[in-house]
Amino acid sequence: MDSDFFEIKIEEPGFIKEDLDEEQYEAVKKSDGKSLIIAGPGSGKTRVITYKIAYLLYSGISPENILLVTFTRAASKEMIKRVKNVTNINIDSMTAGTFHHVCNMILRKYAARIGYKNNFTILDYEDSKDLMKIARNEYKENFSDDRELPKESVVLKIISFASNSLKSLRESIMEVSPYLIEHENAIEDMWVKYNELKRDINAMDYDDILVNTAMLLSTNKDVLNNIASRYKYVLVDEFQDTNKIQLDIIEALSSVHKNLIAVGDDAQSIYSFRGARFENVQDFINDDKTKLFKIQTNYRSTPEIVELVNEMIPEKSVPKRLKSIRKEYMKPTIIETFDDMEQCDAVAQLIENKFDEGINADEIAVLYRSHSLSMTLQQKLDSKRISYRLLSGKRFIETAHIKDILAFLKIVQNPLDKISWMRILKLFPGVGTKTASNIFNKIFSGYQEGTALENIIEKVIPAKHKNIIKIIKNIYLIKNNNPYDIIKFVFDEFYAGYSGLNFKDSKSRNMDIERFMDIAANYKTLEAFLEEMTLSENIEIKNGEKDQKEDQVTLTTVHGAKGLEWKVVIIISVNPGDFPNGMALKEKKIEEEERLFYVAITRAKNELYILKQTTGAVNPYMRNSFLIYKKENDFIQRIDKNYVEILKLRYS
DNA sequence: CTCTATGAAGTTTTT
DNA sequence: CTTCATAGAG
Repeated sequence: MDSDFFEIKIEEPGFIKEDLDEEQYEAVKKSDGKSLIIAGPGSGKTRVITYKIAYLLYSGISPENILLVTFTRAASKEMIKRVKNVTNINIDSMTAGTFHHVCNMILRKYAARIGYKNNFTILDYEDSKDLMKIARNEYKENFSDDRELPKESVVLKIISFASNSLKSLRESIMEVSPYLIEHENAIEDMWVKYNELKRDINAMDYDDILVNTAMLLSTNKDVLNNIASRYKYVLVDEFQDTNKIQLDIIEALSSVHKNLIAVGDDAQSIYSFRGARFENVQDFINDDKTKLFKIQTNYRSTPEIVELVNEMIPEKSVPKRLKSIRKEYMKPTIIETFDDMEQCDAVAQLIENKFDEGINADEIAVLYRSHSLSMTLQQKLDSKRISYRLLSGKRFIETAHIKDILAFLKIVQNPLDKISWMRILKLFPGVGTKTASNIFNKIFSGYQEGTALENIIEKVIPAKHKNIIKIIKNIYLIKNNNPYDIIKFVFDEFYAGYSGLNFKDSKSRNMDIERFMDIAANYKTLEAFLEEMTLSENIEIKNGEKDQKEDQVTLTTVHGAKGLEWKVVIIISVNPGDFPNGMALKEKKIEEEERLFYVAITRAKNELYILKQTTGAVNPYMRNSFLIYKKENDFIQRIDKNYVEILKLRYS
């Protein structure tokens, strides 16, 4: 139904009604001011937002007066495409993207107001970890603290939670890792140091993008008014996953015209570790000014699946009961296997059976709680030559070789970017942490004095490192701001050789870089390219020349499956300790695991398979844990067996 | 100072 | 199966 739906072209606003059901129509037509649309899974949420935008356009609102905030870049692109399809109106002047895209856009313009230069670098998670490591070492040197200091990743997790939820450091420690409360002072010192380091090198991490935007808007009324008066309508998708600071930002951006329309499903809130609070939904409902709309018809799944879904609606969510409009098909199936190996056999077998039935690979997905649970399955599929695409795991731009190349671009954009300088310098033989740091310090002070970099390179890098001088000097001389040229130069003159010497799989890595070059060729400016690379998810890597995207089974974490759907969904390792995750159980966060399971089962259109093992958790860390035997931690035991078929598989 | 070998340890979800 | 820390050789 969904696919042909968007072929319909609206000629005038009154026509909309025939394309939407009663609930959807109400939501499109009557939402304004402060509105909340609670849209259950598969209820045509995308359709409602699409038609809402179309409706606004036909009501005379100009696209540039609309702000659309989505959870992923892909979602906003998809919606823009659909609006264009439906209306034939050019909406390029509409602002659309994730919170980070929108905030980045604002910050690039007003960076000076908060003491940044507008060519600031965006640090990804690994960069942040490197920087925090420096902060941690400095703390260690300055204080004689003989206790074991918390690891930088934990400190980052705590301060990230504090930034996103606007809670105090103490509260955040208690929430994230209570046993670290004795280190409160040390963590605070590291946080301060880390923030200083970021300022020094003109860099922001993912949290700063939000925190600094909120600060900019709250301390500069003229900026706030300037931006907020532009946006007559602010639409926010996946509202249940917004955190406190994001809520503050959208409230600020809609503060002039006061049209804030939020769409979401509190039962699908799965990002509490990032400070997301599904209570945002509840708070909205409790506000008398809010208009509330519920859409509960489910267009996606069969009645059998919807029945199970209704059983598994997380307790602490807004009460709702979904209705399926589809024909009956088959009950969800629980498959019990002995261990991980047998599970993989069963999944491979199942996928092959579906192929035989004529189902396309891109209509099949395997979902799991954590990436590591997919490792043995990947091997199995490789050996069976079943081709798959991975949505979980390391992102393309997080692989070492792509990060190396990116570092060269980043020092062109922001010559103060210490993290990238260190990374680049250490690639050259004979340069370790110490030498790299010495060189960077000289570059830093030289640049601060205002000298052009191409003129100081020779003075600050020891003459014996001829190659470094040549490469660096040249990338600063290219200076035409074209990312393709810089990558090509770095690759041809240096990295191809480096790759051959240092990577066993240099061939495939070089192919990645060539692909990266192709992507870069589509961007006119370095800034635009770097923004897209650091803020957008999932840059797809094509395997060589053959683009087999159409014929691939999808493997992803449940988080990665958010907003997606497939005819056949296979959820693996639903064992206490695996899914629900052991860490989450230890931290007593079972409710979020329930919501995750809810998200997982609602991805299926026709067929749903849930796999478990008699040996218990696959995750070795959870083996023999008492958690395994607790009924309330076992999702399968919770399921009323009337709603499912049970299949016990035994292989010899 | 850099680089390599060795052993140890820690495993969630991501813009 | 990784990454991470450390020791010792170059």
